[in-house]
Amino acid sequence: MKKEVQPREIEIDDYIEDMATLFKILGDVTRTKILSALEKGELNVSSIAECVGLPISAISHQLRILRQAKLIKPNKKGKEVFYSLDDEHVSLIFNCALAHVKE
Amino acid sequence: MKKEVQPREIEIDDYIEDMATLFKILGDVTRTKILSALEKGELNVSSIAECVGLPISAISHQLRILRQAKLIKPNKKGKEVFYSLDDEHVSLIFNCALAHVKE
DNA sequence: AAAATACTTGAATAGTTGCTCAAATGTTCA
DNA sequence: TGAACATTTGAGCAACTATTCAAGTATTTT
Repeated sequence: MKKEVQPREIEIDDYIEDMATLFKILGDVTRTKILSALEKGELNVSSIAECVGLPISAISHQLRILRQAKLIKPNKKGKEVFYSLDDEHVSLIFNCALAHVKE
Repeated sequence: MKKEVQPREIEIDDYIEDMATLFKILGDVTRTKILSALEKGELNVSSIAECVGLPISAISHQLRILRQAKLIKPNKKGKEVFYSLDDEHVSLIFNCALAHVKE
């Protein structure tokens, strides 16, 4: 059924589910706001909450999802936890998406 | 509050909501399968349904969402409706995402 | 050790979403 | 015109998700 010559197409088919999972994680305004804030550098949880405009609890829940997806990484300094982007692809994907929505 | 020097960051902030909406649309296995199938060329609804493995009705519902998001465009030929990708950015975004999930 | 601070976690809830089934629309062909 | 085919649409339902609130853990400060 799949008789593609180009190898890239076959690769995509193999990773469709994982890609959808990644997009699902990016497909939430709170999470995209968090990632966008972290593009400017690492931030602690309270600062992120302030940036996004939601209670710390709500942010913490979303940080867990982003952490599990390996999109951000925590860095504990005393009482505070600083988060930063864990994947350079996030910026790339953001810019591709930006090119689409700006049209 | 926003005193960034780099212009790209500001742009992202302005389009965060639209980007999240785009990612939300891509964040569904059925829809990513449809887009992946269409990367190989235009297909009618029945063929897409066969590719994806879901009833025509379910596919048609998802095609409407992709159509409204300007990600695919219909081309009516007699009784059949052939769909094709409406945006070259889809392939770009897919490849960015692929690079991430392959790690 | 107790209080204060920073964050995480769990349960509950309200809202959303994708699929199914049935009916409707549009197009071709006898 | 009527039957057959291709697709769309609407209602209903089950499953999922983001937020809130309250309670819990961990670290620092007094």
